[in-house]
Amino acid sequence: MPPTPAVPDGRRATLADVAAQAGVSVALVSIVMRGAKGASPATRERVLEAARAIGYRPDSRARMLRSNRTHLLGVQFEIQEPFHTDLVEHLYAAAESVGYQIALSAVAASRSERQAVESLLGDRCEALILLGPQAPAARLAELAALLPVVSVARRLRPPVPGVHVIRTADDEGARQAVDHLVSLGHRDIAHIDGGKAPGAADRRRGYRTAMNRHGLADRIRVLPGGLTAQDGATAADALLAAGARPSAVLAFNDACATGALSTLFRSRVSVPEEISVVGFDDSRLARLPHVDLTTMAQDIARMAELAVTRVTERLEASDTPTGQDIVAPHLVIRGTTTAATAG
Amino acid sequence: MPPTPAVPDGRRATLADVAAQAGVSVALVSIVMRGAKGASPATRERVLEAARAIGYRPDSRARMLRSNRTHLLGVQFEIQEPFHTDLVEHLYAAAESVGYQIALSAVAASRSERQAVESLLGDRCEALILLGPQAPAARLAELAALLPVVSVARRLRPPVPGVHVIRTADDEGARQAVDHLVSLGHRDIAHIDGGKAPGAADRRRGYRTAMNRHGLADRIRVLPGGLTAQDGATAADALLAAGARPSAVLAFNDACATGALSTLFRSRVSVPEEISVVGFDDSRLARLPHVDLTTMAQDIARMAELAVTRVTERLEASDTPTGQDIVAPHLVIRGTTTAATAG
DNA sequence: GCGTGCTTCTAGAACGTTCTAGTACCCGAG
DNA sequence: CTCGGGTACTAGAACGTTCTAGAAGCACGC
Repeated sequence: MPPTPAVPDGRRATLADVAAQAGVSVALVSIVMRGAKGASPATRERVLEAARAIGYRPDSRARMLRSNRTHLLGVQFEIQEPFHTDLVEHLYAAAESVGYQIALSAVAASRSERQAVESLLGDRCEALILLGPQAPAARLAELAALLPVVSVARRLRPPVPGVHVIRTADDEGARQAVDHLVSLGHRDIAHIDGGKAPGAADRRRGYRTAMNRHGLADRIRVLPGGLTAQDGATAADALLAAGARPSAVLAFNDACATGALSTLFRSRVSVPEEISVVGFDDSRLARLPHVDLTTMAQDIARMAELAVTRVTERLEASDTPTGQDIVAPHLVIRGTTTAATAG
Repeated sequence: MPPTPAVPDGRRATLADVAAQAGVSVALVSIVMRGAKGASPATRERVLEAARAIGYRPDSRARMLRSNRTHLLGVQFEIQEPFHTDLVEHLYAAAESVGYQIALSAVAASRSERQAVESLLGDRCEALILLGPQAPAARLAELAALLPVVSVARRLRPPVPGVHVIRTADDEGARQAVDHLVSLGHRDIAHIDGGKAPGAADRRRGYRTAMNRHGLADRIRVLPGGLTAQDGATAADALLAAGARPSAVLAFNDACATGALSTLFRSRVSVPEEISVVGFDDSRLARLPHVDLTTMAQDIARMAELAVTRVTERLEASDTPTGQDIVAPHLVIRGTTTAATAG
């Protein structure tokens, strides 16, 4: 059955059209559409039928314009960043469960953070959830003066008042990874770090702390790395060239780890038999069957849920203080780690 | 300097606030804000200054509500699909260049296509750009009755009236891939196919056609595959088990190709020395340094540009017929193909 | 007969913008 | 001095919704 193309002329159907069709007032149709109370079951049915007949669909702009609330949470994310797209997926679910909607605004090569945020503000989002924002603290403060802001996966030092931060316990994650390797009997554990990437300093510190705690201070070896596969590959080259090869490597993140893996494969060093490798993030990459990387998983679902909660509770009670939520990561054991060979 | 927190109470500043501040009428402020003509340079400056002072920001909802045009193109995409996110990136650029804006609506585990599209319709998008839509033809026809619709990367058979299709010449791509391998001296070229995935039939056909054309009809070997890395790995296992190993493999897509690669690595079959591998899509995966996959690139920028063009030209002149645009792919030679070893 | 209270419904004003149809003014031509 | 025609500006009505106030109807208790 064809979907009855709206009203006579090209316009989309409005409340008034439905009202005319059903022979009631506009206000009553509004009541029915919102599911508010104040309409008898009989008319309710009649109105709904009329709406269906002429293909009425509420206009969210008009709706938001009138009711001062938009119930819109603006999300800025990097469209090419798998970690961000994972988060977005969970944000949809989290927002829906508390009666809010998500407005997406991507950052891409052709679209700056500034543009992304401006567009969200123009849509009158009630709050901003920024994934890994690069904006300077001053800019964030400026935004925070306007509406509740939360920064996910980007630590702010010093904290910016009005901006709540949600991040993974990077140091704790690195410690867990080292603990895992040590429990497998490894002692020569190297770390390919993330340079100046967000979180890199914490992971480096976590690695050092754990090594010290296990009495392996003299085995600490930090190789300059980065957040791309290329960085990992280069670092692994350096590692092999150096001669004394460690029995395990903790990489800054999964991309870096896969880069290292590829170097090892090419050099016919078998993983995990000759060397164990641990990544960080539990990205899609790590889960690919031929990568099958042991890694520290960030609790993305939890982070998304926290982001929505923090922001909505500030909308409801505007005096809620901002702070920081640090989410614990957990180890996911896959195929790139195994017990150290004796000796 | 602090960003002067809007108007006395909590409200966001409106045209009326700016008007009051600058001592002019609301209509004039509107003129200045739109950059329309009808204001003297002097007042223009004064109004802009007032707007800046109280932190005015236009309300896009009200703006769209009043002017019948929204200049909004709704884009439905799979948030986890790298091919889609690549497209989105180019869509932003393409839309901007013709004065339209993009409204994103993601499909995810927790969000169905229906929800995604409903939200776009509620925002009163003027047209829909659907990336790889799964919706049945009837549903698409229903949407097409409402507004211009274009389906990217999803062939519709039979064509749905009102829905324009933009897709890659999959058969042509497979032929080019085979040509490349043949030109390198390969003759035993197998194809790991995509089963029932969109485009798979065309790529299979292109492979067969090319093999025939090169007089290699008796070397045709199609292995059941799929679109995941796992599918590729499994198919490669079968290939090796079968004994008579081909000298080259054309995989359905990059994910499938990397799956095959991993099996080959593990089985110590060196690529490309012993066997050449070609993927399809030129996804991010293919570009990773340790994958470095020769592949058929889809012309994403062109597809995005076409999507925007087709849809906007229908908005401007509603009688533009719908049809199909078939975009040529091109070969990207990387490290997984080389000349066949003699014999 | 008259208030009271409940349900069902409606008129009309908002929301922040753009657009239409003006008014007010100035300048030069007749 | 009036007319025409531009430029600078403004009042007020839209756009499609929600919300506030209140009206109409009805049953009930006195």
